[in-house]
Parts: sequence; structure tokens; C-alpha cells
Amino acid sequence: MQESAIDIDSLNDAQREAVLTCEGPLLVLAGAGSGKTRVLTHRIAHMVADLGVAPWQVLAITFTNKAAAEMRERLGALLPGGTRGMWVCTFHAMAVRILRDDAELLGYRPNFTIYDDDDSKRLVKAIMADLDIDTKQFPVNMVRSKISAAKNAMVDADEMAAQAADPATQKAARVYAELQRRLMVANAMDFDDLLVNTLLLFERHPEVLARYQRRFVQISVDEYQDTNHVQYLITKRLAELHRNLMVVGDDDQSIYSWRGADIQNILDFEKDYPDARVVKLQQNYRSTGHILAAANAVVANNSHRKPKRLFTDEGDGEPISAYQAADERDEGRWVAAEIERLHAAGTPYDDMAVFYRTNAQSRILEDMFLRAGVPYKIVGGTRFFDRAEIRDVMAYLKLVLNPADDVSARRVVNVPRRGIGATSQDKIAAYAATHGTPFFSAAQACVAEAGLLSPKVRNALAAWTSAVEEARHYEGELSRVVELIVERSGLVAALEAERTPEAEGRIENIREFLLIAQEFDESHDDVVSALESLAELREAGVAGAEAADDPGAVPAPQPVDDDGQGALFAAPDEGAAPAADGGFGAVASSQLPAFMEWLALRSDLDSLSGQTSAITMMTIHSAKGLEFPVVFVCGMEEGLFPNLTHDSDPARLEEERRLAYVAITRARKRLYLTYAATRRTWGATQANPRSRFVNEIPESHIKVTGVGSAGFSGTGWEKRGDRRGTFGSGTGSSVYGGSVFGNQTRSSGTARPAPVRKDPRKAAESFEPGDRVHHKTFGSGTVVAVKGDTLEVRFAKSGQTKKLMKGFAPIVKVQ
DNA sequence: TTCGGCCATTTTTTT
DNA sequence: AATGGCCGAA
Repeated sequence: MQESAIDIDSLNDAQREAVLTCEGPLLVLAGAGSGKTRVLTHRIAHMVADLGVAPWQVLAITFTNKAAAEMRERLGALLPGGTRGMWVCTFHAMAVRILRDDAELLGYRPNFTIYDDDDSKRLVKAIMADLDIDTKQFPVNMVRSKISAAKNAMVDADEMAAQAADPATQKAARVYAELQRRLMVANAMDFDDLLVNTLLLFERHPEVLARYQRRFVQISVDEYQDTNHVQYLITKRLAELHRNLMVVGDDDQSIYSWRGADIQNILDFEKDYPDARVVKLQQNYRSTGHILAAANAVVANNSHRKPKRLFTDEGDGEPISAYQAADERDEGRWVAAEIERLHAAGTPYDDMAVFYRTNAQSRILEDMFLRAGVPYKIVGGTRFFDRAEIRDVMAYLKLVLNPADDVSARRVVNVPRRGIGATSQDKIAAYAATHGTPFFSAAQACVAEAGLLSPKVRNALAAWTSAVEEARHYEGELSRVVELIVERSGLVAALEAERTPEAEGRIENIREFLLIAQEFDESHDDVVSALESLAELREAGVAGAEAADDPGAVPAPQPVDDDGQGALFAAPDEGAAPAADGGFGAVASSQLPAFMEWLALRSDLDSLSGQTSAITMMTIHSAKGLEFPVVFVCGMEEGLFPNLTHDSDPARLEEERRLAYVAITRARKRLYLTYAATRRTWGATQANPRSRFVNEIPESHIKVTGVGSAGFSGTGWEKRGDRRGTFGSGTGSSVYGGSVFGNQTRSSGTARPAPVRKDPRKAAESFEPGDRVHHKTFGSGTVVAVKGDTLEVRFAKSGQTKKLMKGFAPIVKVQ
């Protein structure tokens, strides 16, 4: 038995082999639930604890920030000596970190802005408008995906134009060229650029590459099947020197090809590294027999895969339950009822999850859960940070950091309304174009110069520029800068003036955002201490090794990210780049960039949703890598899942099937698959047959109930209420009456069954606007309006206004 | 310049 | 069903 500070005895043979193979290329084919993360963490712990590898020599790339956080946490537990200097992050986070130090070599300034999807879309739209390209003929998203594909293939605009065969691609190439020009001028990069530029940096500046090559003695990449071409090349370059590269993946879980992920990367690993050790992890420690058998059976229908079969030592467990609902509302109701049943029987809410194929499905489910009082949290989807008001604040902050950021500048120049209309904006833009300055500088110039704009506009513009400038020079706490910009921009004031419930909600959201900034401030004031501990590291000799790595240059702050988010790297080294962005206040130069980056690259906000017990709702894509004792997969219908567009591309279908495989293998003990006989999709009602993926599960593993099963169809109730404005069909078992849910009482005279579950005591309770109420899931709130039995309640926690049914929703009045 | 109403389109999936 | 874009009126 090998001497080890790490507990390797509890690993199975294959796992142990992977953990102990720390030299040379290693491919781990890890089936779902086979203890992949355990292998990754134990392997790193082993090399650090037993083989004398320094933490800062380790690079571990994960697919999501969440996975990175989890990994860091588990490594922290395994390595009492700490993980200082270790890079555990996503490709994108790594790219930012690298580019912050050396982007100047590519012509960017170190304070470059990251354009997220929304920003980049705006920019493309603006460009297409300027180039007179008809967005009806050439949809923005089509153009964007063409450009993205080109970037991922490392094809630049000229090349793309040269190769363009069809008019659409030609147009896209023109947009691409202009896009890159404007991004460069705005000192901004989009998500693709982060990766592409990192690779360019490596190729054009071998000394930079060499530095990282020498540093990262041990590299591992998780979810390798989902890496795209650029990521593949970056990895390949980084690992060239030491060749200690471990990639972990499962071709059956490749679900991101639409984003440029290339399964070929995993299939070709052995070609790239003929000496690679290959380890297969096939024992599943997660799911029971029935679930695993179903997963195996479904994915076996794919022809393009490495043959493998998961097995388990556990028993068969419960068979899978399939339920056919009358419609999507019935589906939600049934799931809610089942969740409540399980909860009553002792399953914690936290142990249950509901998955769906498209985000749009979450609405109805949410609605039904709300009524049934099932506490839930949603991961992803229309997120807090996507709300217009939050994006406005963020745009202001981006502008504070990067005056050249034209997308942000134009977004907020007239937000809130201050009388700077399209004509004035065009004048400023024209000024910017002729003088070759960013929009913001042009605005400042227009303020200074009399005569260009009307006095009224000039004043308004002056107020705007000075607000941004003031924030830029502010020195103090991060949350205060945010506060300052919210205050001085007049965002909240404008909303307050509206005096509508919606505006109130937006103000709440902005308050929430301020709280987040404050929290960030408190938990991350180690931005400062990161720089300090960097000094410590240097003294401790750790960076001595780095300095040797990187003679001459002031070592860039190798951030110490034990913070769980890996976003501290933004702080430009105060010593290294003193006046580069002259005149920035202390905040603008340290915490704010860190905060913005943390916002830009983060996807999950479950850390924000608190610790209250609740079921989890998310798309199957975001469920990858997670597991739950109880899983519901909704919308198992042809057309929805598999989500096919008319031309059925076999490759697309296989990806859908892999998605089904991912969904099934998330479940540990209980798996429910539900589908609706009819479903309303944007307007029209459709009847979808149940998903082929359900049919691919052998009968011995599945039990079907619901409308379609014996004795349940044709009683008529499920066909009622299908007209517009009402509440869909179901007045089935677990159902409220719904007589008031339609806006007017006009139509409620017709035959409507009495509410089944309405509690007369509660129904008699009267509410008035202004009453304080408490909801089982949403906490305390205020009644905004009362219409018959429908209450509109604004909840303090979410800031949202919800419509609730008196007597059905789990609310009580508080005095 | 702003606001309100009408019409058209929308859907995968995420860093 | 809901959101965004466009157009006409104040």
C-alpha cells in the first residue's frame, strides 16, 4: 500500500489508478455518477500532499463557476495546508486572469470590459443598423452565431469574408470586421474574445506562454467533452512543456455542441497523446438499478459513442414513474402534489429537483408551485442580473470603469429619461466619429463646447457626465460607489416618481443589488488582502519560484482565491500599473473591477437565494454535474424534448438523447417523467405525443399513470376551461376552483365546479391593499390590490408582485 | 422628445 | 402570452 496523506483506500481500483497517475497524459472516461469529482480532487490532493507539487503549480479547469467553487471547497477540506495560488476556475475566468496581465500586448488596456451576451447583441444590432443590413433578412442571432463559430475556429473577419460562400455569411463577415473594430476601440471583449485572445496572446508572445507553461506543472480539465476548439488549443499549448495533462469527460454527456463544443476533442485525445493512459470509471455510486438501467437503455440508441455500460452494486430501488397530464397546468399541479406528498413522508424539499428542457416551461410550473405552496428556487433562466434596471446600474458601473465602453455609454446616456433624445445622441456620436474619441469623451466635449447642443440638453448631459466622473474618482467602500451612481444618475428617483407597483419592484431590485455589492464588499475585502497575501507569498518563497519563472517583470498579482468565486484577479496591481488609468479612485481601481468581473462571469445565483429549504428548478443543461435524491423531468414530449426543428438532423437528435441521459442520471432514488397530452405553446394548443425517450425505457423499469392510463380519460373535466383568458383545463383532483382567475367575473356564471381545496375559513378572510401578509415560500409582503378572490402581493424578498388566490395560496395576514 | 398603442415575432440550451 | 419594435399623436 502506497504511503499517502490522502485517503485513497476508499477508492475503487479504477479511481485509484486515475488518482495515482500523475505523470504524463491521462484520459479519464467518467460515466455519470462514477465519482469523477472525487477523483479530480483526490488526485490533486495526492500530488500536493505526497508528491511535493506546490499548489500554485496546479491548474484545474472546470466548466462552471459553481463546479469550481465546489472543487475548491473540497480541496480545501483535503488539504489542510491550503490551496493558495492554485488556479481552480473556468476557461473564461482563466482567460480573464491571463489577459488582465498582458492584454496590452494585444492592444487592449488592462481595464478592458467584458461584454456579456446582451451587450454584444446590442453592439451587433447597432452595427447592422449602421451597415444597413436588414435584420429581417439576416437575423441578429444568426449573424452572431456565424461570427461566434468563426471565432471558435480562429478564423478572422478577413478570412471569413474570403471564404464566405453565401450572402448571409458575407454579411456576417462584414459585421464581424466592424464588431472587432468597435470592440477594440471600446476596450471590450466578448465571451469568445476572452478565449481567442488568450490563444492569440500565447501564439504571438511565446514568452508569455512559456511563463504559464513553466508554472502549470499539473493541469486537469473537467467536462472535456464540452470544450470547444479554442479551449482545446489553449489546453494543448499550456500542457506542451510538462505534458502532465488529465482530461475528464463523458462523451455521453456532451450537450453543448451548439456552442461550439466538439466531442471530437475527447475522442481524439488518444491520437494527440498516443502515450496517454486511459481509465474508465463505470461503477455508478449515485443511482438505483432501475434508474441506471433506464439511462443505459436510452443512451444505447445513440450510434456515435464509446460503448460503455454503467453498473451499480445498489439494489433496483423504485421503478421510474411516468405521468401523463392533461395539459401543462395539470402537469405542474401533479408535480406539486407529488412533491408535497413526498415532503409529508419525510423527504426534505432540498432533496428534490424539477428539470425542464426550455426555460419557458418554468413559468407555469412556478405558478402551480406557488399556488400549492411548494417552496422553490430557480437556477438560471431570467435572472436577477438580467433585469433591465440591474443592467442599467451595471452599465453605469462599466462606464465608470471604462470610459471607452460605448455600448454601456449609449445604453444609459438617457436612462433615466433626461431629455437627451435620439437627435442629440446622434450629434454626440457624430462628434465622436469625427474626433475619433469614445462616446463618453465626446459627450464631455459637447458639454464643454457651446453651441453644439441646446442649453437644456447640455445641462442634462453635464449632469450625466459629472455623475459618472464623480463615481470614477470616489474613494471608499465599493457599495458606496454603487450607491453613489444610483443616487447621482437619478435612477431610483425616476422610479420613485413613477409611483407604480412595478417601479417599486424595480427599486427593490436595485436595493437588492446594493446589498449584493455590500456583501461582496464584506466577503471580498480580501481584494486588498489578496495583494497583501501576495506579498506574503513572495516572502514565503512561493513567488520566489514564480519570480524565477518570470525574471525581470514584476510578478503579476497571482491572486489567492480562497474566496470561492475566483474573481479577485481584476485588481490591477497598484504598484505595477500606477497611472495607467490615471485619476481612478481607489475603489474604481480595485474592488469595483473585481465586483464587475464576478458579476460578468457568474451564472448561478443559488448562493444568493439563501439557505431556506426549497426544491430546485432548472433546465437540464444547468443540471449537469448535480444530483438529487428525487428528480422530476417535465415536458417529456416529442417536439419539446427532443426539441426538434422540422428538419430532423440525426446529430441533433443524438445530442437531445444525451441530454435525456444527463437528466435521468441526476436522480439518485426516485425519478419522475411527466408529459402533457396538450400543451399551450405561444398561443396555440398542441397535442404532442410522449417523448421517444420515455418509450426507449424498457417497461420493466417504468410505471405509467395519468390521463392516458386506464380509466382516466374521457371523463370530460380535463377538456374544460380551454377558452382564452381562463385557467386552462384541469379542474382535476388537486384543484382550486379558479372562478376568479380570469380577470372579469363576466364569464364565471357558466358551469364551474366548486373549488375543491378551498379552505372556507381562509377564503372568508378579507384582505385590503396595504395589509401585511406572510407567504409560506415568499416570506413577508404587502397587499397591493384585491380583485375578487385574487390578491396582488408584492414580496419584500424578491421585490416581485405575484397574483395569488385567496383561500388557496398559503398566506396569512400579519398584524 | 416622449409616450402610448398596435403589430409582429418568438424558443432551445450558457460562459 | 409576452415582449420588442415601429409609428403617430401630444
